[in-house]
Amino acid sequence: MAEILVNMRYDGPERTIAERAYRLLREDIISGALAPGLKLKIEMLRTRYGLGAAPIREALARLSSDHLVKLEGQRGCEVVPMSVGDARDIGNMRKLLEVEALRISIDNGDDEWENGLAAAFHRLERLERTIDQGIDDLAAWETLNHQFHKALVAACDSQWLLRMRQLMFDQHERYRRLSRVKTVATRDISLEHRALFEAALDRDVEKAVTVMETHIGRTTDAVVHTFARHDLAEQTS
Amino acid sequence: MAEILVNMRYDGPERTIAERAYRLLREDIISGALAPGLKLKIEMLRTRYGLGAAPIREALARLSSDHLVKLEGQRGCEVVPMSVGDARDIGNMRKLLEVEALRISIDNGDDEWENGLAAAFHRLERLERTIDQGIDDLAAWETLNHQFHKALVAACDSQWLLRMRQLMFDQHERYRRLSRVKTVATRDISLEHRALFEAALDRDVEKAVTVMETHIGRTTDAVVHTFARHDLAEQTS
DNA sequence: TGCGAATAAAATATCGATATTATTTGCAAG
DNA sequence: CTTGCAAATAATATCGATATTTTATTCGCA
Repeated sequence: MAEILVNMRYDGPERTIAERAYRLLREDIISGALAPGLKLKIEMLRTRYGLGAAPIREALARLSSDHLVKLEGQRGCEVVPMSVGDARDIGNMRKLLEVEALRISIDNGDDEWENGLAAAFHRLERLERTIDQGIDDLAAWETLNHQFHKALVAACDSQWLLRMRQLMFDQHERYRRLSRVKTVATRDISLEHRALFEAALDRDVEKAVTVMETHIGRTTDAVVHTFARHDLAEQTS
Repeated sequence: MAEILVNMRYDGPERTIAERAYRLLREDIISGALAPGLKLKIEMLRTRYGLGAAPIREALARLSSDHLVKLEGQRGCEVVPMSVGDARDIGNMRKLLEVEALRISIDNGDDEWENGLAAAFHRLERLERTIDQGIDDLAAWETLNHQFHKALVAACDSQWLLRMRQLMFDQHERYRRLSRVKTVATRDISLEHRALFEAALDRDVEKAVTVMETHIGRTTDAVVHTFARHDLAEQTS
């Protein structure tokens, strides 16, 4: 069930083992199960996932272009390291791209877009209401949050913008998860989402953009803060 | 010699056959030697480049994340098709990213940046002066043009922004080459480059941004025009 | 005792062959 | 003549083994 939710985020079916390896590795890197900087030895991954070497190599190659693993010729692979600077960089890029996509989406959005957005918002809000007891549906929340943000920009007609936005969203998620920011509890994200939702439906571009900017900015700040602590503690090794 | 120029655009040395396959394929796709939409059969590529199947598979996997080949599970690969809409999209994205990078770069640029920029501009201008007889150093011009634009944004401290800018530059180059826009001859790009160069050194951000926007916009328009004709002629098949 | 070269061990990169899956061709029935 | 099924063909995906390269270790020598 949880797997279905996770896989919903990807497009097509899983026709090949290489595709499977790609998704498994990707998820494990973004979730932090494979630590930043970790050397990815083929044999280790072979036993971990119970797959052959060839599909794993193919997956690593793809992930290197996604900038999730560093691929150094004849010297193996490693999970791309993380740093405070990178977190800021990603936050800024996400702001730039997401805001631009939002602008276009609000301009172009039709009835179908509104419907999808309302549905996504509703699902997210319902979960956020039930989550106040600190239940650990963090993964489920991540998925719905993801889908809400996606619904916001769904009417953007620039495929490249959407692609890059997605890339930054995923990279950002990696940092969010590492710092285990219980953002859900600490600050009221739910209110920000509602403001975003209403501004979008009102076609109030400037309002929506402002909210989005502070929304992403706050998330980034939280990440940078907890990560900076984490970093100081670990970087000395 | 030509190969050195081309390879100068990439970073490290070529330690592995898979890396070689990646660069060869990449170059052949961007240059148009492998036509858009072409099915990339392994056997065909094997004989074309005289390489084994494994390195080629790895290269294709990486290129799929670069969005230069489409990788459909169990159904092989094809060169990503081209379209007028995509050309516009890429042009707009390039504008967005390149302008942002330029802003930051001009803000941060130090002496070393100025030196590098001046050198790149000088090399490009010298070539542009000798090219008026229609000599076909188009490849050489592409390289110098590339390096000039890179030098402009070299002082930008956002790695992600630079990475995405590069991606868009390459995608844009694919369209430029397809439509064989003899941009060098048709409009005076040299003047635009000089304006860009001077505005950057004067730290006149707004001027530089304006010039850059029209510069990219005109290139995109030229591409869209020639491509639209090309498209109407071929798309009927 | 410390340094460097030679050797041993481990890991990656690559090849050749096989199994699996898509596609095409041919044939028969409607 | 078209449609649907079935065998044949071609292509991809995967495995197991080998060659090459890097990394670690040991031994000899200053």
